[in-house]
Amino acid sequence: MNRLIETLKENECKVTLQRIAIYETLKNTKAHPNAEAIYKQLSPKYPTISLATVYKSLELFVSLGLIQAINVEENSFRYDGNFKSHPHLICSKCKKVEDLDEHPFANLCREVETLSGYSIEKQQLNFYGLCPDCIQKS
Amino acid sequence: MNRLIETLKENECKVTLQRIAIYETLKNTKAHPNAEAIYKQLSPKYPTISLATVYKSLELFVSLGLIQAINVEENSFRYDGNFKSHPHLICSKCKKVEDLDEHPFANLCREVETLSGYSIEKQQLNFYGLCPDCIQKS
DNA sequence: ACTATTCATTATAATCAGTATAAAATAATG
DNA sequence: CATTATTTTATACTGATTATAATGAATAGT
Repeated sequence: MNRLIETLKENECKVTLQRIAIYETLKNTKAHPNAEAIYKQLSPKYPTISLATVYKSLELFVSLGLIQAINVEENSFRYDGNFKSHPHLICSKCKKVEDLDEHPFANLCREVETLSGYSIEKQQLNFYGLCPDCIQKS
Repeated sequence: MNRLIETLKENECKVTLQRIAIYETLKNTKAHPNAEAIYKQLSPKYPTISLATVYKSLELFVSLGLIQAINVEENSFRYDGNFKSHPHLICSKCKKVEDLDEHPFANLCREVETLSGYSIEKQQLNFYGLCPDCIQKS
């Protein structure tokens, strides 16, 4: 939360209750919610918060590098409170999205630069399949 | 195109002019167009074709494994006439999407299975950065 | 602390991608 | 060639996201 406040001030953005609440909500979950889900989670506690504010705040946080937007094969964007690049696991049955924290793919970028001539800024690794829970059940 | 016709017949789907045209359009480009772009490209030659047909045909082709849908950080899906999994390079300046054909990442899936306990069916590797052309220009 | 200014929030309307529906057209089959 | 089932078309609709304009709140300067 300090990180949020510092970053907002550094960039001359106002520190508002809504921004803090949205940031906190995202930091306190591993569920990779979309804007709608964050809005619904906040609604009981902040009944007047607007969905547009959620969208705008998330967009701002992404542009400031505080969080990341992730797009799995869905029609809405999800958000990840962890700004560090890491692979995501998507269960095609229960649709949950998990992080793969310990992995040896931290720096494929350099290799891709050599192969392609691109200068790579970001890598996005998504793996689709069945999670252990769903394997068990089937 | 033979592949399309065979696959359609095997699956008891009708072979229509529209489906052939859409498939051909996608096979003959490396630009990874979205449905709208395919529709616009076909419109002059097939003025009565409907956007809905484009969407439905693409969906069908994906389900038959003839093409693949790819999602980079955009609000629409793009399509790739190559059904084999391969990494994509996205230029953050000119927004083009290219294939990385020769690469050593063909089978990260097995490794991810061991690390995660998931059973992985598909991997999606996207690399974002500047393409050689845009590096030159800047 | 008080006030002015600026930025953020809210509510709502608008947009855009994609999907559903129902009537008309076409492909496959005998 | 006629029948039948599927596909296409045009249009309406949905759901996610963005734009707009008015209100409200955070900050800077007193």
